[in-house]
Amino acid sequence: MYQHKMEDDIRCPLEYGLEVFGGKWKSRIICVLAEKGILRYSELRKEMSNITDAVLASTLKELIVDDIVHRKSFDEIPPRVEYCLTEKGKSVVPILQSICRWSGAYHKEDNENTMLQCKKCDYKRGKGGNL
Amino acid sequence: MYQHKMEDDIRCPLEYGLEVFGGKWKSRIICVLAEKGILRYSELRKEMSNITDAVLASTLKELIVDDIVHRKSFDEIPPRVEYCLTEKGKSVVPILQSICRWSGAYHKEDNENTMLQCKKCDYKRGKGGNL
DNA sequence: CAAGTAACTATGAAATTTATTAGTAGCTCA
DNA sequence: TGAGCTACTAATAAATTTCATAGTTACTTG
Repeated sequence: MYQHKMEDDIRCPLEYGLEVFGGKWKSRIICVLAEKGILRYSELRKEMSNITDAVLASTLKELIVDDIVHRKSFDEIPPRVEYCLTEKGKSVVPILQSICRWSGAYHKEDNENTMLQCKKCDYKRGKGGNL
Repeated sequence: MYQHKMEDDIRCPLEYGLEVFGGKWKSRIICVLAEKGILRYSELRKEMSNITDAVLASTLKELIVDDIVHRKSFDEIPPRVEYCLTEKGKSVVPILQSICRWSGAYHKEDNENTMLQCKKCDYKRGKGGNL
């Protein structure tokens, strides 16, 4: 996924954006943190059914590198680490909401009856979804 | 990529949106058609440096299935096929623009000097880019 | 009559993304 | 004593996406 190599930075901003919050789990993590505020690692995982540790941890790393998510670790045992959105992270939420509105409108038309519930989050059509 | 199977339609709208215009070439095709209006297959390919026929043709198919792009073929020889955005396709342009604006702002901060030119399109920082 | 054209398709390989499984430290509770 | 907890990492495998190469049809132009 996105890494800060020189070569990769010579790109148009549209692609940068899609890389930062595209990808299978990134937008979902941003949604959950936008809704809940601060979450520990294990709480975050509980919110994301079907994600494994390897994937969650590496996705979080990417979001941290891109300054979307902030990580705060406490010096306790058992370990405690909290995640929340950065200001930059919060600023993508309106974009995600506009994508939701857009596709809500069009997808509904295409498939009135089938799009009732999401497997990955608790979105229900007409209920405002996860944002 | 996205296909209209029942299973895939039970998803949250955010993912539907990201699938429709995410992906390596989709947003680029939408941008070009938004700017130029109607283009023949070969003209479209000329605009997208480094894409191959296999990828362009299959990406176009996906965009057509999702009703983002309209295909009109003329009964001539040599063949003539024209592509343009549908109304639904035009309606994603503002979203792509908002992504551009967002990442233009943030990416600039991160990498003031490196993000000058895109390899895939003619975006130049500060010049309004490809949208 | 050979070469070129437009808009593709088919096939297989390479690259990338995502998933699976197992394991880590250092404590606490039964 | 040992099982459980937290927040991960490592190694590998599977799945998906993207790419490269070559070929197709039915004409037209040199």
